[in-house]
Amino acid sequence: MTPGELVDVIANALRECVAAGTIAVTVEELPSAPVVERPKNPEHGDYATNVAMQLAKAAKTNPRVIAAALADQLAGTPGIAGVEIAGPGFLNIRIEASAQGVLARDVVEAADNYGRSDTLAGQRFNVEFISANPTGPLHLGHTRWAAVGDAIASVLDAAGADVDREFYINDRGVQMDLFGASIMAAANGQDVPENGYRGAYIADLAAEVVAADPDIRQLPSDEQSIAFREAGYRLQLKQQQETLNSFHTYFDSWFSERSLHADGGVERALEKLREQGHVYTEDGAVWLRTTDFGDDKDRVLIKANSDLTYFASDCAYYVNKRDRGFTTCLYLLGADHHGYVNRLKAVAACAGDDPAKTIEVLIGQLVKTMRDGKEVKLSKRAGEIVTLTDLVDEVGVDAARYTLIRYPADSPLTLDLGLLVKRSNDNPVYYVQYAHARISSVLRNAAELGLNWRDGDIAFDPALLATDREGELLRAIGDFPRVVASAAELREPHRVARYLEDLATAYHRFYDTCRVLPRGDEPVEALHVSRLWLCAATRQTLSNGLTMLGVSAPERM
RNA sequence: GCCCCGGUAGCUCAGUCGGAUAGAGCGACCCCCUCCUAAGGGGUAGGCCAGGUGUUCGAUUCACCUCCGGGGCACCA
Repeated sequence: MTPGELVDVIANALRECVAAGTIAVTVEELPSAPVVERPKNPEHGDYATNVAMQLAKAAKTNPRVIAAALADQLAGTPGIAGVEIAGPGFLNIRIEASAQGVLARDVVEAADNYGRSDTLAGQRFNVEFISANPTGPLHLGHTRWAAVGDAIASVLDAAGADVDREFYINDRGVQMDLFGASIMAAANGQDVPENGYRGAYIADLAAEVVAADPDIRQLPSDEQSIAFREAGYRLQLKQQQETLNSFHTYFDSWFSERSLHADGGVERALEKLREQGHVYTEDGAVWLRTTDFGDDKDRVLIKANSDLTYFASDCAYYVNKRDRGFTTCLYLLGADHHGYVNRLKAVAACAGDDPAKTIEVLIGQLVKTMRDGKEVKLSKRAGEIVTLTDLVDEVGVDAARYTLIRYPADSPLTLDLGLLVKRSNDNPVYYVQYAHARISSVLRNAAELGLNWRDGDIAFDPALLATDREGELLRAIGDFPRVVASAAELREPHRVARYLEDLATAYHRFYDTCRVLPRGDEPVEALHVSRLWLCAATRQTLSNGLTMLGVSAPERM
């Protein structure tokens, strides 16, 4: 019996208690999904529920009285071995080994689908993340979202949502012009322009552009700057794309800001906002009255000099996303953008949407990087950049991704690069991967012994998976769907990582005390076969979880 | 000044709607391989959950205040 099934069993039992009058509340006061948790203390049973305490107030009785009524109702339910009332009114429930053990077979048969659900079915998410300017390499600040954003998208997908990963290319505006001018200056051996870009990569880009087009330097200054900008843009964007590919982060679309301007998207969006009646002109500029919807101040769309603001692009981009049919636009932004939250929501409201439904902004706190106890500053100006590529070169994709994903994105994170490299073998990712490799090894050995656990003569018998360690492992496996669903709902993929660590621990503990394969001349028995099913189920769950995080599940280590 | 995030073991951090004795990894110390991967398992030490007030059967969790860190306030992009 899985926790999900147990929830249903308890919910039914509660309704029957109410019908029989043994619990004095109305059906409406019952929780639709009573909380079922796994107690830390094994003496408290396999599962526990606090529903009696929650109903005590409505029923105006002692929680233990309610717990007793529920316990009577649950006793005798197939699969339930025992029910005890404990403490202030907890109900501790024990599951029969056979009812718990069938999960091993269910998981193996579900295969890649184990853990998937339809809790978010019907929702279309646009998950936008990174969205760096194409004016430099991706650095560690982008890396956190490269890993976490991708994992959020995967987790949403596992929960049944329709998900697009999108990278918004800020390929328009002053920064792009500065970028072009900086490359041109480097190519011609001139000083870096004011506020321009420094760093070795600018010189590298300049050299590459000139190598591909030696005549570029003959162009008049204005044209040359644009030519360098466009050539540098193509190279830099390509490099970003390759970097992300190497980091196993793949986007469904690379959305160009320029395209919004080229195809009239900006005009259409402005028109839409006008129709909704939130646009006005003042001091020669055109404004959006975002203060109608909780923003601190109104925002300029078109400056007095008739230039469009970046904010105008933001509005057009939002309208464009909605036109493409996305029900929820997820923006994954850095902490330095938190001031945008209210104005983005105001944009949605100005466009006639309910921002509570269509916009969701997740703010990722900054990653502070240390090396040997000293802070490493990320400074494009100074040219000292810890790039995503550097990180991957140092610690590998799996370790880098996993390390970034296992912490919630909304808490500040300190990474010591030196430590990360030095202790790479102690990184939790290897602990989880090792469990997967270890199981793979056991299954390989079984195959070499000619032991056909899956459809051989000796049948799987769930009742044989009856030791404490086997029970722990089964319950850990059984938690996976709930963990994935809550990770999706809360947009917190770190829960999956932490869960995998717990699952790996449960497996290692099981392995330590439960012999799986027959040794020496021992005959193959149902216990061996049943434990192999349990191993296979564990491996499948580990693999599904790691895949969701974009981390590989190795057969050997 | 206003807004956002954080303060939990020596270090880095978990701990959805309030629950039983606050957890993990690393670091320290001690055990466990004639047998399926020891990148493993078991154990010891280490805590005023920043501080205060309130809400209640019960607060690390919720509310308010204070202190300490990080980030943000543009007709910049």
